[in-house]
Amino acid sequence: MAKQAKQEFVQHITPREENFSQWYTDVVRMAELMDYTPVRGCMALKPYGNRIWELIREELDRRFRDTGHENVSMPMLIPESLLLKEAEHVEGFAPEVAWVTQGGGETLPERLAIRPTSETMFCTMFAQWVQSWRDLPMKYNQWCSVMRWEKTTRPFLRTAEFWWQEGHTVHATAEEAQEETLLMLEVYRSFCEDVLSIPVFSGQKSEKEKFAGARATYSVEAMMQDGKALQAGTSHNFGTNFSVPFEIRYQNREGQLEYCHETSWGMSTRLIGAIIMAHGDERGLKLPPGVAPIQAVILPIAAHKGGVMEKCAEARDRLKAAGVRVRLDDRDNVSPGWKFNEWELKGVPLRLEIGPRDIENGVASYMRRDTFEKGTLPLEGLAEGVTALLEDIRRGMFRIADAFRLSRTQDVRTWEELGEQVSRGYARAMWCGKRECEDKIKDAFSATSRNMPFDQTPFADSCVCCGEPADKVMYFAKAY
RNA sequence: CGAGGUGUAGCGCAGUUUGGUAGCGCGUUUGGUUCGGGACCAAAAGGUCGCAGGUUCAAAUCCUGUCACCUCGACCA
Repeated sequence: MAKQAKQEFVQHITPREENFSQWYTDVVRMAELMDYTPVRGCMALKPYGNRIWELIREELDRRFRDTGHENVSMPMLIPESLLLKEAEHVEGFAPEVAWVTQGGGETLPERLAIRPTSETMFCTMFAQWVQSWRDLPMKYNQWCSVMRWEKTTRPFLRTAEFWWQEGHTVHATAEEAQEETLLMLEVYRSFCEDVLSIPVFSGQKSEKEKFAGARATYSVEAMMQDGKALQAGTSHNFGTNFSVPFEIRYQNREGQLEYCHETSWGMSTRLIGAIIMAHGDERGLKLPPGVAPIQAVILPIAAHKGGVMEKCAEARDRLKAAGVRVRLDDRDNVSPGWKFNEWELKGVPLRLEIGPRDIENGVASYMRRDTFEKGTLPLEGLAEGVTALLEDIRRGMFRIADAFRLSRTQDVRTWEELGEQVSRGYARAMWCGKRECEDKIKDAFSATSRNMPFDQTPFADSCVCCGEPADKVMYFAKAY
């Protein structure tokens, strides 16, 4: 009776099927990933959410270095004149730029944009830094925050300020730039699938959906548990679109001046939103081990009894030594049951319990967050057992997400099928390539073209929208 | 940007219709008993009711404005 009464005061997460958006908001707040601030649309990352972002950064940064990139840091303010240099680019970003007009009490002679993205700043510097073919390729990246004055915002998915990385590279040839564009797309795909356990569709964006100023844009598109698409990362080939107005030229081996070919690519804190919506469940967050701030939590049971805390500390030290991110929850003011729920809400992949019974048997009890499966691991060799389980969880989470994605993806051949399919997931359709058809599909179903897979083998010969000859395979979906 | 909703203690809420300067639960602090799925007892601390005006002897409560957040939709690199 007392227990039941108690339950009523415990906050619960809105069920996913009842209201997915509310569920998302509940998880974000209850897992203590972020908090709202006095600045409209701008969030504060709390330690737990920030740690996830740090881990994402560490892993991506390693991959960027492995593919030959170096980090730089650019100013956060961009003079208006620079922003105006590439016509399509300004047009795309102008409506959502925040401006600085005063400094030191004086009105500035030229207003400064708070960067919505740094192409124009990078290009300006590249024009200075690139002289000869020997300087190329120049492959840089920066970690920073950017600002876009969005009308409506949602934690992690769309915020006025967000944290990201933007890679910017300069190449001598068009071929090399294209190679780089696809290489980074592949880095993104692999990161999503192998580290975050989120399967993605990677492919090329339509003209309508490509980046403002790009010659071609590629993306990795993830599927959320409500069937909607979330663009997880983009990679752009600019060709010479920016190098011409910014005069980024190099002297080739023959001594002639040539325009450079550029790329840019980015991933943001939006990935945290993707993790939540791709993996989360009725108990809250479910973190892939690769970016979990705590991969295994150790809970002492009957901590006051002899030997329990000692065994727990010993287990913690062993796991730590083996490189596992481990936390010993030695709080004595909350019960084990409370801790179970709290760590599940926070998405810790593996829970270990050590109590008198376990010590007697020389084991630790465990429960995996992904499947709720319980079992025991011998205390001798605990690190090996935990490492193996974490790896299995990583793979298991991918398999579950992948099965879901495939169950919600279908080829469609008719207008009706298209409308039906985008209400539950991704529709793979033949498309003629005309923008009017994209517009019409958006008007009718509020679905947009996501991307064109690299396998363009046609499975029908007419456009799903207009019925005219079509040779493009395109994924359509409702998107965040 | 449109429709609807919310804003009162760290969190979740009641109080607003019928104005009279706040109340409940959780949490927190201290002491004790507990500890294998959200423990219990006792004592204590903690808010001027999103913000700004107005009406009134008196405003959480009525009026006006404004800000923020949530849901649905529109828009959108």
